[in-house]
Amino acid sequence: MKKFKEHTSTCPIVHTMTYIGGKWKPIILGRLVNGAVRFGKLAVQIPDISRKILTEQLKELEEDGLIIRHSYNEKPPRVEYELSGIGQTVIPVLMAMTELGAQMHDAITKHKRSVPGKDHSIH
Amino acid sequence: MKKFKEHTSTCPIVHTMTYIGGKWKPIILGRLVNGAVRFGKLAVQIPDISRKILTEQLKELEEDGLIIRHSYNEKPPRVEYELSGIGQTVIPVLMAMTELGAQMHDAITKHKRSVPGKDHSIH
DNA sequence: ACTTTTAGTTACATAAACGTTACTGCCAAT
DNA sequence: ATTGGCAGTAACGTTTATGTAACTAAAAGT
Repeated sequence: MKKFKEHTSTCPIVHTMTYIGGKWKPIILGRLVNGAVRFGKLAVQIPDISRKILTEQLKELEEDGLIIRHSYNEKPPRVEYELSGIGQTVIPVLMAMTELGAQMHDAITKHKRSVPGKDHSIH
Repeated sequence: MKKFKEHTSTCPIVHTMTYIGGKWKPIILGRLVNGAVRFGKLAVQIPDISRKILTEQLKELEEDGLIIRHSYNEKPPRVEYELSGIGQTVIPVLMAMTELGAQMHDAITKHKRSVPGKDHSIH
């Protein structure tokens, strides 16, 4: 997420985007709504994210205070992530996004069939 | 928004992010919930977006069927954008984001004061 | 001794996203 | 004749975001 210029943005949506605006953040947070999840399990549940990016995004979410990292000193290591109090406040947004995504994909696919874009395929 | 790999994502949040996941899209859509707005007015209300990016984002939203572009053949030209039927379904997400942003910013600012990150300033 | 497991990190590379500046066409007003 | 307003577009450059592959530690299992 390219950062917004700081100064005087009064738009609440800008604030929201500042903290959960990354490509993966809402998806990661969505995995945590039902309680703590370990790193490896997140990586499996979100197959298309690389471990490096997952690490980075988790670190940012932790720095912003949206999630809490629990590192158990075991071998092999065990690390769990869970929503913090602030993180819980994001749940309504995640719920709305979940609700929306279920409907929208079908609707837009239908729309694009009736109003097709440029065709880039080779004949 | 870097695109997701297509194939078999069943996560609804991924679908949502595919369509409104850009830095500016939720902000633009938020400006349209109260009815059609012309291009120039959008540019003023979202001061930090360049006209080029605004144009691009509007075009993508139109191609996805989330907004409708009305071009009135006048001189000087007048172009208005409004939410489509599909676009209306995004409103709950925008409302949740608006609600969230209002609270979250204060909470996170407070959090960061108590758990400061690395200090990059020069003393 | 060797492999496995977990949660990463490091180095490197590419692709999107985003931005700036300058430019267009057309009519009306000055 | 020149200027101003509107809604862009074109060319170009920068910056993030994201990706891949290889590597680490330390204990337990075989």
